[in-house]
Amino acid sequence: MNHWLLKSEPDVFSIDDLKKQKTTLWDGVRNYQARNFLRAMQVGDLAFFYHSSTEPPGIVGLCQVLETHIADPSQFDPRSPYHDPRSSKDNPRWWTVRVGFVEKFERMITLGVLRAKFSPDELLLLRRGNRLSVMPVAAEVAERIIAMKGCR
DNA sequence: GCCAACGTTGGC
DNA sequence: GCCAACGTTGGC
Repeated sequence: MNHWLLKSEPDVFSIDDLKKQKTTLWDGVRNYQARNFLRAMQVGDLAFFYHSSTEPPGIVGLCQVLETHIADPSQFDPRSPYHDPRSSKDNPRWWTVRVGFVEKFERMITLGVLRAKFSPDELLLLRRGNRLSVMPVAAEVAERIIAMKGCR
């Protein structure tokens, strides 16, 4: 099983929204590196849910990959902000997954705490200038993060 | 709101 | 294929 980290602005879609909806299609990713990670996901993989552009930002919970290799429907929708005229149904450019809610952590693990506990080499999120919205998390690092939930 | 860092676009 | 210009992300 692989571990991942998914960024979302809570104003747009939050862990509470996912909890309410139970599952969601992780659509709208329009970055090739992020797309490649989405394509590498397997059913059962766990993903940390990260709130970005908040004060503070941080990991707020866990979700799980339920379904993989879904052609992102928003690329075909001319009214969607994610519409991509270069995509066709025969030859989709953007792929995604469906994720399900697993848990919301009692306390957010803030970016500051993550910086204190991990090095940028261990955790891609901490790399300078990192803007990826989908990224892998090494198994050992993921275990340590999970062990931190609920800790002060 | 600012701005550094990065990705993408498009002219050449 | 290069690279300047532009748009976006996201922490602060």
